[in-house]
Amino acid sequence: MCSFCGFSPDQSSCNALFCVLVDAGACNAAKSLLDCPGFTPEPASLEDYIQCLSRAGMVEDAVDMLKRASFCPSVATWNASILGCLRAGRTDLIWTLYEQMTESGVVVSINVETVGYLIMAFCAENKVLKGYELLRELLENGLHPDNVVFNALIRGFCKERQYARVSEILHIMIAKQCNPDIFTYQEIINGLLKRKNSEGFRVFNDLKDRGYFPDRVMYTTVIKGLCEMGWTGEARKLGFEMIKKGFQPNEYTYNVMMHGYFKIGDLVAARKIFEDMCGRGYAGTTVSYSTMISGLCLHGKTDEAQSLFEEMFQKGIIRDLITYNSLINGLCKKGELVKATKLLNELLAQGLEPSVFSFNPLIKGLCEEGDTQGAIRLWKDMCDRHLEPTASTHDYIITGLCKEGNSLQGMEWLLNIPRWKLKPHEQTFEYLINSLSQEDRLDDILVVLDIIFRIGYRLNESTIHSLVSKFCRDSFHFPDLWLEKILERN
DNA sequence: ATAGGGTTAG
Repeated sequence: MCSFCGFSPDQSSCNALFCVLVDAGACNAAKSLLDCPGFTPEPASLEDYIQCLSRAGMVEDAVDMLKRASFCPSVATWNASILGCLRAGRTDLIWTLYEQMTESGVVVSINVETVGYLIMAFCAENKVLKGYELLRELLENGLHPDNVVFNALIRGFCKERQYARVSEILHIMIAKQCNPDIFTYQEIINGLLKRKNSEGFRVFNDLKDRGYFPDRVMYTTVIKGLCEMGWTGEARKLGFEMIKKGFQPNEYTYNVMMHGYFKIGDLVAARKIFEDMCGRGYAGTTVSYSTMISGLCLHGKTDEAQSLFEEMFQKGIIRDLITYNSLINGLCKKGELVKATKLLNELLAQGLEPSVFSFNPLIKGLCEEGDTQGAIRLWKDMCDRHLEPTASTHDYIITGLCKEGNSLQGMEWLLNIPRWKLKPHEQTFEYLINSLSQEDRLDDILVVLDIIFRIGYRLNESTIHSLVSKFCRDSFHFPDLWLEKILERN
């Protein structure tokens, strides 16, 4: 008997039902029908089923079906599965699929769609160069992929700041008559502006001169980039231009501008935008409030930020992790650690999952206040939640320990940072060396110096002077090799 | 497919 339909249907009814379910995109129902004893769907409907699974994001099931397939799947089915994996971010599965596909006798290299997906998979794994090599192979075979694939490569090369490659791809696109579209330009402008490269703005203006019409998203993107580069004036002009072209700024645009004004410290203008947003009904969102709160905190207006935080509660606007983190950070900067701790507890009580940014400001504050042991307790709490401390977290604690005369513990902390993890700040080492030196821990200094050299840091001149004189005064054997290293590096 | 808020230390 079938657990799905409750009776034992014959093979052909099962098949008909299976087809209907697959057509309707009801993957789960179709899946349970497969458990029907003795039911073997026809290859054609199985292929449809695999494609259906892939589209629905059930990629593991799709890959599993392909693995067990007793028939030879069509290229369309392979492609659908690969695309599904790409969308689900499971590039790992793509490589197994690719292998199987080759084994089953498909000549992948001449299949533009498949190769395109593989290129995008490489890009998603930050192996853009490998994707580029595949592109070259395609071109050698007289083929070229879709714009989407070119755009992915451009995005990848922008990320790697390989701008020569970016322009090379643009030229290939034009040569192959795949005219760069609005998305292509968006990748370039985004890719450049995100990296604070003014070239992005030039490309944008060039694009307008050539008759492309930027849309609202594009305007917002460029305005954001300009704000990040500190070109708030240009950003404002662009805002007006956008309105003149008939695009009303929406909550994204407003938010980006607000952020920009906070960045240059123009609180009046930022508040004005917030009011304008209110007037248009855009301001009542978690994001707009968070922007206000973080911006106000950035300029020490913690009280105003706190009242906005309260206002959110009264208006029933959800306060999310970023809202909490913004205010926690602001309060800590002002030394209001008790309030900040209360907020952290509130965040946890709300069932929100904290992030490193929830803990870091508090750890920093506690260390500065002289309660490094309290900071270490928080650090442990953070690690118990499987949050990875940042390099600066270590900096706060090591410096804090040194300040409290615990330079030995500071050194132990340093030694406990796993090798492969982020390295502490150069200044932290300086601090540690000076503290150890004050406590006459010459052996320990040698240990720390060894780490400094291995990382490739250099020491401050005054630190070197005091170290050398200290070692000489105490007629301590200072290894010649290290003396050489110090001198050679400074 | 496309856009927004939390990161150091100066």
